[in-house]
Amino acid sequence: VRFAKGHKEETRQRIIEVASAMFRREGVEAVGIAGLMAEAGLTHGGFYAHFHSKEELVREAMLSAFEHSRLRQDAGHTKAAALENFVRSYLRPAHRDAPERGCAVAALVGEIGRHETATRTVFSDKLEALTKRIADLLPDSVAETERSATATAIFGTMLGTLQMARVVTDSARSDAILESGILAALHLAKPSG
Amino acid sequence: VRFAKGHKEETRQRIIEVASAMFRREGVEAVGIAGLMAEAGLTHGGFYAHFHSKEELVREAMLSAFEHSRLRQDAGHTKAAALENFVRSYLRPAHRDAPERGCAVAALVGEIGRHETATRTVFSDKLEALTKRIADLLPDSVAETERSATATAIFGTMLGTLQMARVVTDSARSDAILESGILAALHLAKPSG
DNA sequence: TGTACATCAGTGAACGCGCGTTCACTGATGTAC
DNA sequence: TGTACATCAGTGAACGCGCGTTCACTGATGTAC
Repeated sequence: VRFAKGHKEETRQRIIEVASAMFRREGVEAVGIAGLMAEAGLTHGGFYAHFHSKEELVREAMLSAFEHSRLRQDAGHTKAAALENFVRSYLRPAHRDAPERGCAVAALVGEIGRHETATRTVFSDKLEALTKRIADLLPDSVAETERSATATAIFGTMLGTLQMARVVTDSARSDAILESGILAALHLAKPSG
Repeated sequence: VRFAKGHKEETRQRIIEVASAMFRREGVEAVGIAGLMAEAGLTHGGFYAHFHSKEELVREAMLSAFEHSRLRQDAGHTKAAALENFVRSYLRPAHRDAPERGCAVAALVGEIGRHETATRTVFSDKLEALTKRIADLLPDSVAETERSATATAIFGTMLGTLQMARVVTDSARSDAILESGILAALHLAKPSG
């Protein structure tokens, strides 16, 4: 065998990670197989030895992006601190400015709705897992029946805010948008909402 | 002259309206000039007698979509009622299911960030006008210094919520997402946020 | 130890196709004589 | 009134290009003898 054991799997992972970044930065449709493989240091012909189709790579890339997400439940001493850290981290200018390393939902939610059902389902499941994690960080005083809806609304606020901040051309205004999103998300997390 | 006076302008408007719907439904990148012109009952060659480029049409289509927006300030007897009507109307299942006649921001925010600055500026300006209109519907008791930020956060919540509802594959869950967004947006509109 | 061969990750030419854009042309009409 | 011509919105072939995908091939290595 020409290559070391595990070499092919390594290459596959490298393609997935390159794709994951490129998709988030440029959008799935704008990324071609040839450019993608070149970025991974390969030629386009070898692509189909790793994946059945571009669509399969899209799913793998999304799974990878979610796995490497910086959202960790232990990022704070208390649940309240962890939630606040998450919200502030999500709505940082650094996250706005680096979509290729950021939230896949924010980067791709618009076009994923037009992809195959299998792809939408992967995305859908990850979105649900994300809101569940947010729900777990809500104060104990938030009623059981409201936790899921509150977490969904909080993530919706973060998502919409980040996207507005990314599209706006004036940077001071963009920063202000992020700030207003932080306040709103934290406000929604308080009980008796 | 072969055609009636004003005929060309009529054709131009027809192309813009067809494009405005197609862009919102399929995304700008996925819509080709040929398909677009066919939808307008024409052949692709005539396109450049009306527009300098596809990008120019994108801007015209966005302006048109914003102009035909259903958001009217008079849609309620009081400001509170008008705001609630707007939020509920925006987060209706019917709006989720008909992006081609819906909010251009929700449909295109993801890809517009990757377009020319001129296009982003048109989009940016319209987004600002939209939040200003929301700010005007906030209760008088909301402090002057907070009105803009609050309106931005409310629209962010609506935007993110609608996009989540559009991508989720389970329809009951999608409906629940819309509901949670309505409650959250209205909650944010209350003073002392 | 030295040679012949099997392996297989990766290569690059080629496929049909649709893209945005250009341009010489069409043909129904209004106008000029 | 009848004919020749100018107008110009719309047509459709063609441009170079990149897309996703296929496939015969390469060539460095491990194994068999």
